[in-house]
Amino acid sequence: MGCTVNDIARAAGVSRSTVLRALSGKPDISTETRDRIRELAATMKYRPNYIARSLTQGKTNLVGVITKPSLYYASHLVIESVEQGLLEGGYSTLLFISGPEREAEEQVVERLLKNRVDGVIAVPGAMTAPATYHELVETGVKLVILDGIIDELPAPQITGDNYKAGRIAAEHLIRLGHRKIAYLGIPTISTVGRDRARGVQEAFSAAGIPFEENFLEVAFNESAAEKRTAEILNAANRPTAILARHDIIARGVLRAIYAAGLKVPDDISVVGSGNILGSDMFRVPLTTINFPAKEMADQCVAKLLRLLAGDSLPSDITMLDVQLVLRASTGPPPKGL
Amino acid sequence: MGCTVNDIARAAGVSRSTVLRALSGKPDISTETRDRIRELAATMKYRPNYIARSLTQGKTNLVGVITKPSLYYASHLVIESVEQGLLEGGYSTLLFISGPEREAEEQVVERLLKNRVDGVIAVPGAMTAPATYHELVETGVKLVILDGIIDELPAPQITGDNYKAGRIAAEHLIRLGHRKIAYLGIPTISTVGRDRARGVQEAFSAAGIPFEENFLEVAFNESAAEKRTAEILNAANRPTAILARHDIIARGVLRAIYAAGLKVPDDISVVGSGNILGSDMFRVPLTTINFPAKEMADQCVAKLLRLLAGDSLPSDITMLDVQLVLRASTGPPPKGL
DNA sequence: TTGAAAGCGATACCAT
DNA sequence: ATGGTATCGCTTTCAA
Repeated sequence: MGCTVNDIARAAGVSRSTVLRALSGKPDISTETRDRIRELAATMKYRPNYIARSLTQGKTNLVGVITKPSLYYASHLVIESVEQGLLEGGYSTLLFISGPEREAEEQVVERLLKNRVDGVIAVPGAMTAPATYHELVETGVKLVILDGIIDELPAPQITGDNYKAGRIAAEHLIRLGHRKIAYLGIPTISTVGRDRARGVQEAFSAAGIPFEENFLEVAFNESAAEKRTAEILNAANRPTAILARHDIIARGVLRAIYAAGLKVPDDISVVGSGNILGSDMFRVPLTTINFPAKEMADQCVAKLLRLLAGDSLPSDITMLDVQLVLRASTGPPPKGL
Repeated sequence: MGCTVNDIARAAGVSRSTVLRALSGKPDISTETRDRIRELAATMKYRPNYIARSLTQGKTNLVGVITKPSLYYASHLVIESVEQGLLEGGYSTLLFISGPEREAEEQVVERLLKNRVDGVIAVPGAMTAPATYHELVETGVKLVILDGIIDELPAPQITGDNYKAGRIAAEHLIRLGHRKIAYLGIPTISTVGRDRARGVQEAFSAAGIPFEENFLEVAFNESAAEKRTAEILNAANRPTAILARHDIIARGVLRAIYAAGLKVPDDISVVGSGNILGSDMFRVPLTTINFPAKEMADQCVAKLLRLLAGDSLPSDITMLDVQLVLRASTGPPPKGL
């Protein structure tokens, strides 16, 4: 298998130490022996064993990345940006996907700890006990939270402005004249859900629209959204607009609307969230909220690399701006409503 | 930081060996000391150092996964399936994304080797020297190739049937009556490109349609496809159908067609490939070719796990079936053409 | 300029 | 049933 420093030392007839000096480019070695050893190492295809190195240096140059399945989240954007940034910073990515039907985050964190990762970037799930992340920090692992907020966590956190996302989506519909708006929303047990709901609620109450009765929770998948929407459409006094927690939900909403023979936005308006790939090419291009996923990921990596370099950073929350992406799925409510 | 076996031994007043026996659940230890040590380990939050363990066992339980940016490929599906499968098999995923504007695969492989991964799953890029993968195998790393073919590589390979993909897409258009079809295709230097082109070519020649003059290469991005399509539409004797190498390319094609004020499929038909998320919700739902990404990934993991378990597998090519997904973007050519 | 030795944390094997 | 010791491959420190 891979040859070791000892093999080279033996082959060169020198000691381990000399080989190390030659390969690491340190002084205190004659140019000739250095070149000779380097050449030998190359022909013998010597590759330093990072595992062994990690052991002596107490540093693995590994960063754990925990994220969710892309069904629920634009993970691919995050994963790609993060992996690239970490690699450029000299770290390799140990990836874990955690989600409802996947290994729980607690388990994943335990694994990362055993693998002695130097740092972790985590996109927290809605259900994760904050203690999990506190554990990481206490163990001395550098941590940055991406796209979520863990209360009182002594670590930098980066998130999109969920409050604003809810507010501007709702305000957009209100400005168009809608008064009866259904919000297919996120459970408010998560910070994301709370902030989003608060944004919607404040926009509603500013316009005198009741919130509670218009807030409906749906499971996070397209077909659940489709079924729920069908019910909504059948109900008396149906809404003139639907505000979906995510573009994936909006897909289900649109399906149900088309199936009912209604037109978007003439009969009913739809707003999504996330600006997923393809949302601009929908049969009716979707009005949605854009989250700067790549920028969030980049800032996250930048912070982690600074922490890993030994800098100390404030454990603050960085909230990045979101924008309304105005497309064709929203318009004024139908006349007479 | 993390406490070690030695710390526990000292705290318990026993030797390292005894601690190990207690924790590993081996025999030759009294129940009382075992329980006492286990309890102690729990309160001291002992976590075995996998790095150190790897060193003694010559096995890291790490698998390197090399894939491409999702812009070019449905990487997220692959990544998720693979990560899950590996985790269930007891391995963690060391992820690397390699692509045109990313670190080259040669570099990535070198890194994986230094990290002493036990196995590798690689989605090969079009430009990678086969030697890179041979190196892996020679070094004793278990390897399975996913969604690509490296000639003469002594490792199992899994791919979609690219020949069939090209053939059935072309045949579908021919059956509808098209005779002038532009193929916005893949460079034929890759095996994928060769197979795909061969499929299209055979369908064409069976129908007496010339291939060379209808084969156009485009850079793999939406706007390049849009520009190229605009040129195609402006040319004299424009095609009645466009066969795109990928749904992403098809997006650009559709944009250009809409911009030219033409209708799909009335004026021109479009076939994509890949069945990406959202292609079913396009303004005109896209007829495309479905590749069983998840199944490919699953089979890939299954094979790698067997290799890692010590089984020897034939170095064959597993080709999974692809299907035409018939949607609304294809129809008969306009009358008189 | 070069070599020797200790140690990182866990493990396997031999000795008691 | 328990303890001691060598080893994995590399790094660091001290000695020659």
